[in-house]
Amino acid sequence: MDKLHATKIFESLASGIRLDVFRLLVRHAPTGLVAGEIAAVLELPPNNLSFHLKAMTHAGLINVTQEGRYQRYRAHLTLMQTLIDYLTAECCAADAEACFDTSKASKCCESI
Amino acid sequence: MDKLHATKIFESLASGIRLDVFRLLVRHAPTGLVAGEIAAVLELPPNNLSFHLKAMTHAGLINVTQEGRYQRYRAHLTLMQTLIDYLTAECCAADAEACFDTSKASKCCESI
DNA sequence: TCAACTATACAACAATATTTGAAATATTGA
DNA sequence: TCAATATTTCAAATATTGTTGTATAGTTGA
Repeated sequence: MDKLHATKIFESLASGIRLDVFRLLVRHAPTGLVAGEIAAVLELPPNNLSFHLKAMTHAGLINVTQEGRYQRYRAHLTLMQTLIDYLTAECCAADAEACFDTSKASKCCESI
Repeated sequence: MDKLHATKIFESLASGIRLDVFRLLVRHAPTGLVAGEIAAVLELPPNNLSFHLKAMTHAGLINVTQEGRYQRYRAHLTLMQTLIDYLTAECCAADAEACFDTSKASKCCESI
């Protein structure tokens, strides 16, 4: 995970439509849905959906496999944890003393 | 966490600059940094940084407190897990059978 | 009060993203 | 092969976002 990939993923999720698509595909994991089913559920014009699916696929957020005349999309479920790890890397590293609260015997960043 | 808030957070992280700011503040949790320190580390013009800090604050990704003439910014560390939970809500709910892989005795979405 | 410093607000321009409609490609089944 | 279906591609119009410069507001210390 590098900065460019991370921003691409976040950009993918920064649109209400793409967020809806991703969450729909999460609910339908691991089988996924074909493009037409997604368009029907979210009530989107097929060409607009195609635009967003392409962006999400390019970001690696979803996978696509050909299935006859259909395109089946699946959520890439493990990418999220990788992203979180990237975001919270070296958490509190520059200020470990303040992070370690002796009265609680816990680190402030452990909840992530 | 609702859709609007989630997209706002993702939008906040969809810029390389804001991603840098957030990760910098994560490293400097829980004390945080004042705006001038952030600008110095990331080598940004103060007015541009202010623009991005405002967006991040509005999204709830960071907090700000007045400190004399300085503004101290801190990363909102727990927001991430809330966001993940929102993203992965009802994971596999629509296809639980396929998700439960009997040969592995595990659910496909447990890695999140 | 004054000057220096920190930070934000606003306006204008450039760059980018999104939506829409029309057309193209590819697959299926009769 | 032909018609129907599924999906993508392209170009144009629209909307949004990012950057920069300038101006403004508040704080500090002499």
